[in-house]
Amino acid sequence: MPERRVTMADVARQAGVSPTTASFALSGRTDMRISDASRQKVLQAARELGYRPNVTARSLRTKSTQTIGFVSDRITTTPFAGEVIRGAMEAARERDNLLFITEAGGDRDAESSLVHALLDRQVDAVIYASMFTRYVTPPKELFGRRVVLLNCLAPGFDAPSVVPDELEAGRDAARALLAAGHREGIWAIGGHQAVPATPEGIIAGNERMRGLEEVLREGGARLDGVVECDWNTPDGHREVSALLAAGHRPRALVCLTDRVSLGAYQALGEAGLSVPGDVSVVSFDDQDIASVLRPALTTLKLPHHRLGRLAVELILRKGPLEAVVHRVPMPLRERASIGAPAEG
Amino acid sequence: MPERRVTMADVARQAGVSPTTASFALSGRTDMRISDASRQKVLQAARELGYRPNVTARSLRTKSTQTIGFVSDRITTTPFAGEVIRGAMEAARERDNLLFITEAGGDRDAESSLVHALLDRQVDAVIYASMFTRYVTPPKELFGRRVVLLNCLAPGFDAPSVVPDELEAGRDAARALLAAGHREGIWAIGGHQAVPATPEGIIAGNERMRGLEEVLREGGARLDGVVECDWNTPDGHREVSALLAAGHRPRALVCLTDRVSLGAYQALGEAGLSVPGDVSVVSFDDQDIASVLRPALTTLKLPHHRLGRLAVELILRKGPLEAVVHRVPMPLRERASIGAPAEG
DNA sequence: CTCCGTTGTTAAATCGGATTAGCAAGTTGC
DNA sequence: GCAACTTGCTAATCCGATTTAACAACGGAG
Repeated sequence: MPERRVTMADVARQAGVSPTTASFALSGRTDMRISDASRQKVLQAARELGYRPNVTARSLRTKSTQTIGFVSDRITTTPFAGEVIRGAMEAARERDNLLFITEAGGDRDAESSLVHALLDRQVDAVIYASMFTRYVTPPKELFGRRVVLLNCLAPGFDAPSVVPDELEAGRDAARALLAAGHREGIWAIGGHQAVPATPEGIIAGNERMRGLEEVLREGGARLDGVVECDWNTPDGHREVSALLAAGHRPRALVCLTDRVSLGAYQALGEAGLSVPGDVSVVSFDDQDIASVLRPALTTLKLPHHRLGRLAVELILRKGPLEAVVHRVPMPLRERASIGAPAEG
Repeated sequence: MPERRVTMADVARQAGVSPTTASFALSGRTDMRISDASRQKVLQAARELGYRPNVTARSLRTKSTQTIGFVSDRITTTPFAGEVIRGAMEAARERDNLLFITEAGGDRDAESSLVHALLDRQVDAVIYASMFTRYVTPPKELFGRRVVLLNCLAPGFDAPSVVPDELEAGRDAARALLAAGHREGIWAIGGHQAVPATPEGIIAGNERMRGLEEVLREGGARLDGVVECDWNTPDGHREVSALLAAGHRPRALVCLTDRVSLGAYQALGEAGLSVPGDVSVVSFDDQDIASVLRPALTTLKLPHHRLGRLAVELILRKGPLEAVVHRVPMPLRERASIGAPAEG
């Protein structure tokens, strides 16, 4: 079993000084005068004994636990969301902080209870995260606390938000198609909003579509149609099949997520159409599957890692937090699913 | 900004009793006699003031922080591993515990440093987790501590392990094929070990293959061949293409992971072979993709959620931990990729 | 009417650090 | 030579709980 932990009192005793002196020597503060000799004795003793400060005890006095709470709806469940946590964790670690990770599963009571559990442990700050970019109302326990909203927006709640720049991503999708020469026969699959839409409304779809339409229009191209459907593979398959069955002959598909793209690939394959020879596909998210599909999918990456990182960096920055929306770029992953428009 | 937290002293004052009385009344201990009247006064005051104990302060005295550390190599990165964390989190939450989640990225120094950071915060126990089932040597800082090994084994390290029952999963794969009538033309894709193999060796492949071969043999069937390759989609695609190109005509493929299965699907599709009409496929892992492929993939699910749950349940169980290996069943997800063997 | 055991309560110590206030000894200024 | 500063250190408190030791008040036994 673990031997008793070395305390600062042990270090002081070994160094032959008072605990006070040891404390000042170890914290390296200059406003209290410690002779070089004493300082060396203390540091030496600490090294010999393998002393490590008890963060819990320290925090009782200093009010800082070097600990951040992370509350999300279901973020750990989604395949890419691990990246958010990893980014947050890395940034926290670089500044000697640790993360309490929790997930409320969308349940308001569970959420409150988790926030309490976090506050009971004196976390310095809380990251309130959502799996989809959307509007949220954080639990009242978080009002007046140091909070950063991750992948969500809460108008009226005084905290910064960190979200992907979906609008610019929509524009970039359009630019990628325009650059390949596409001007007509362009269809969007997935539409303005994930279905089923949550009461709060989902932002990604609207912004992606807005950016897309704006740049297509400016580039002299047009969207032949928008198919509203669930953002998943079966719906992608079904809707694209239906589109083809109805006699449409798209030259390019803008799929609102990679899952939709997979369904589109399946439908196109069944119809004997090749990507990108017959139909170009541009997508959003950059899930694992995107790089593995044949042909590999050109897609706009959700910057989950940077999202997590930035949230922690903001929260650990000194000074008060400003209620600003930080938009993180969604980089274009150019792969093999966009080609020149098919003839005819 | 947050108003000062209500302390036990506040409650005692409001109730008109000493802090000692308040403490005993709130903790509900019976070994110290508190009159019913006082107890009620204290509970009432606590309710009125919305008192919540400061877990950090309490732990200074009691040595228990109701906090568990979770250290993994890269677990948050893998698509399914979020489930491990979710399972662990749920179980922790049910017992009023919280989890510090950390990831060392396979770096020994980072690992030690993280364990220190956890111990500095007085975690009650540590879960040491791996992304793949494998042999590990936990950092020396964990020796003598309360530890559960998650998805890994460490002979000589005195701690329980929680791992998927890969051997039985291999047997179940064989049983599924036998039940559909398969006796010959069975090939394993992926082989005994993931490539590149780590120095520690990876267990899953060996056990899956052992269970598979054992039951096939007992069932009067045989394995026509084993293709050793990387457990990913490009390798699955390449190896199955090569197999067909070499003139082999498999009736059933046992793919060692779902990623390999996806590659196999692609290769079979390109060769004009249908699943399961021409070739049955049985797989392992049950990643998201398994249910979404066409036809949906029959696969043995890695029980990540239960793995995480069990690890926490063990660690929070009273009494000393026994160095036992707990094997968690891998349930068969029967979908549409197994059929009767093709004629001819 | 003591002595003793209950019962209910509280003062004080403790946990491991950080911080404030204060105390000796040595320096400087005039 | 004495006040005023500086320097270097330590005693004492504090943070918010738990826990030990002790102390009144009361009732029953002898």
